[in-house]
Amino acid sequence: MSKVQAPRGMRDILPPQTRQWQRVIARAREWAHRCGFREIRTPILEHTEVFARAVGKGTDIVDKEMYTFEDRGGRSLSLRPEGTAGVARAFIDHGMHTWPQPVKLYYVADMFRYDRPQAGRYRQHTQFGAEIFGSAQAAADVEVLTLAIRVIQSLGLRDVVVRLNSVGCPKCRPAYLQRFRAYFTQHESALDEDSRRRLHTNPLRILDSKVPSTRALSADAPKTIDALCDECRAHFEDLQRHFAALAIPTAIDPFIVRGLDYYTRTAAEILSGALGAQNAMFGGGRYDGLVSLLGGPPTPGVGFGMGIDRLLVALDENGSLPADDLRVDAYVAAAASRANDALALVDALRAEGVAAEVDLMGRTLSAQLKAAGRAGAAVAVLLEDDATTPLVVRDLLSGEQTAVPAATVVAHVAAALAVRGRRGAAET
RNA sequence: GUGGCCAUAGCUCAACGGCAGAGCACUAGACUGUGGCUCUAGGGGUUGCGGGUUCAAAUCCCGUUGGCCACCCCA
Repeated sequence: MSKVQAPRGMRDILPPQTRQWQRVIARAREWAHRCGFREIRTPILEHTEVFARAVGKGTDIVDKEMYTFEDRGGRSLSLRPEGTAGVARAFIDHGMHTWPQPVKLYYVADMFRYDRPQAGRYRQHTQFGAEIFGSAQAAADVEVLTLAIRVIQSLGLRDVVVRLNSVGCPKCRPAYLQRFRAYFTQHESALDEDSRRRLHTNPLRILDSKVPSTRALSADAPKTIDALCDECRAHFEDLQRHFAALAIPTAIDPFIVRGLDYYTRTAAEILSGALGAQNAMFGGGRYDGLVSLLGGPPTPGVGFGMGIDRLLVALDENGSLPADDLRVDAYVAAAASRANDALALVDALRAEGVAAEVDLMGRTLSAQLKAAGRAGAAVAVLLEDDATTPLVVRDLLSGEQTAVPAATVVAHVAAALAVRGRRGAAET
């Protein structure tokens, strides 16, 4: 690497794309606030132990994808590979079980995984996520998942279908796993190599293998939803009824399993055809065992994580990304001798909410006008050498010009923009 | 971590063993009283990096870094 460049799998996001990021994140925040979620910000680093326990040793995330290092005090720290573990740690750390329940939190945060980069997969990526702690009701699952769905829909992806599964709980899962293992052990010779390994390390994941022969075997394998205990079954049925009441389209997909050990009962995801093989735009579910696993009081929880990078790809594919709406309203073009007046006028215009620009390149008046046109300004204000002459306000669309006394030029420009329905840069 | 394809100007690409180019973008000028359109000119490159083969390498070979795609895994 002899040229300066971003680290592998990490990238710069430049204007105008940053504008799209702002919009998506603003929409996510808006919906989160409307749904009663409040923002939590947690450190970008946690003690490695937090992830090792919460995410689970034996998962790829912990075993080979974490950015882990030792700090100067000899502590092992890791960049967060996902959001829920840190939020759960904060929940315990700050005694949130004494807060009015349930506790509803959201975050927009960068995650880090030492993966091989691929389309829609980066070593640093941004997730919007939300969690509800303290409620075991299916209504809580629906509440948090609906937030994700409404955000996606409101951005223009209308045809999303929530894929749902239930992976059971510590009560019903052991017996199920036994049958599951027995089935695949019986067919072990027909499994692909990766799936044979999983049979011993993380058997449920066999179900989402992409190897055709394994998929065929999986089709006849025992499913978690057929092996739920009464409580889990009731929870899953409530979940579906609630979604139906909200008119949110769902599809049961018994092949959705979670790579993370703390998930119980509900597993949900939304896929997008625009994303190639990395097609999960959103993943979520219930993790009733997580808080106690981390040493806190037994507390049910449910949440999701949504990949903003992937969401933007899907929106782009869908033609749902509007053009950059940040533009210049007014351009102050001035003769060199009027630099002070030009700066003061621009400042005054901006104070009135007008997006105003002024030459910073020492250009001639003609070149300044050219810059104004290129910037898409609606009006230009011209300051000529003689400070005693009125200013000229030029409408750059019609070419119409008006001589205006310096004292009233701000009001004049504001009025001209109002007529055009253009006033000020976007607020968010 | 495994495999395939790829890397030339800021961007999109051409040149495919024989003088590194075009379009767009950028800068300046001309023409408009003072911008858009048009025209002219200019700045820009150790062809990702390192090595090798050759009289000669952007071009062929090896390595390396990065990107894309698939697997693994996941958002």
